[in-house]
Amino acid sequence: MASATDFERALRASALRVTRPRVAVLAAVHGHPHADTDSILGAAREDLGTVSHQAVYDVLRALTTAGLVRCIQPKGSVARYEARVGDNHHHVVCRSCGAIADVDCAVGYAPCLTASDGSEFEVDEAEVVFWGRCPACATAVPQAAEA
Amino acid sequence: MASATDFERALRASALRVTRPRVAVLAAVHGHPHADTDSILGAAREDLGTVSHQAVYDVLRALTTAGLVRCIQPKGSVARYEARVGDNHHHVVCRSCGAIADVDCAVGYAPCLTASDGSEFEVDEAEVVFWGRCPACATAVPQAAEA
DNA sequence: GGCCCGATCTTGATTCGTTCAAGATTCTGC
DNA sequence: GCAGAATCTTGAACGAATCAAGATCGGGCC
Repeated sequence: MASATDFERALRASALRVTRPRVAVLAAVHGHPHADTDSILGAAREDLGTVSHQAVYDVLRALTTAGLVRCIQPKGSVARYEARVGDNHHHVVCRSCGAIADVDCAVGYAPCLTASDGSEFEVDEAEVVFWGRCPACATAVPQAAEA
Repeated sequence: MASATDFERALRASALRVTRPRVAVLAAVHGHPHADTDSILGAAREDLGTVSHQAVYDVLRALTTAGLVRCIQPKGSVARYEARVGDNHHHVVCRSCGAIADVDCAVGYAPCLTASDGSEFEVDEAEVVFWGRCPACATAVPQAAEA
């Protein structure tokens, strides 16, 4: 896990001011992959004692814009953030418990990025979400995913 | 566009009761691809005169569960529904205006469905969202997507 | 080191999408 | 036509996220 100094450097590299809340939020995202805003808020508060949720939202937006963190939100879930950026990885979401895990693209390159349809969209990013069941839930409910 | 009779048949085939609101919602989803709940509510009201939003939510959930419609919600957007189910198609979302278009999978089969990572998830569906700009926005803002 | 400007944080309220609850209505099978 | 149960209506509530105004702090400059 990167140190506070690394986070400061990352912030400066993105032309962002270095403040206690920002470092704390950045550290929280690094320490809690796929955490929702509430968890991040909690983690940041453990660091600082007090942070307003508004600050966290603002910081997360700033970091997202700067490309330091990535925002994901599978349906049925609130916004979640992760620190892995720059690589082309995707996510598996468990239908049962909502757990999220990273998946490196199986084929080794951006899948289907060549959206060869007739819609003429300028595609610059492909986001893939896999749906299934995590090992724990698959074990707990062997066959029927429904209850 | 399918007729009300077709919708009734589809409902019965899914062991769902045939009611005015259900047919209207189903027709609305067919007629307005990628519409949000509010649009669907409006479309249903044009058909029926009055429907409660609660009924629409309930119908949409029932239809989603039955597999008659599909729910998508790209980040930054509210829940949207579409009637194309069963085929393995994906979506392009415009970063500027939020427009959504269908994309048939370029490679012809479920992309990366073989998530070959070590997480042992049982993957059964891959959902792909492409991000980019629609033709209109690409023309309006040739280079900078940001303002 | 001290000052100024502006970005950033705090507090508080507000909006919006969605869900919950209770009762009335409607549909299906008989 | 009747009974039972699913479905719809009304109205309220909840939570995530956003907006607004003012105080505070960081960074650059003297």
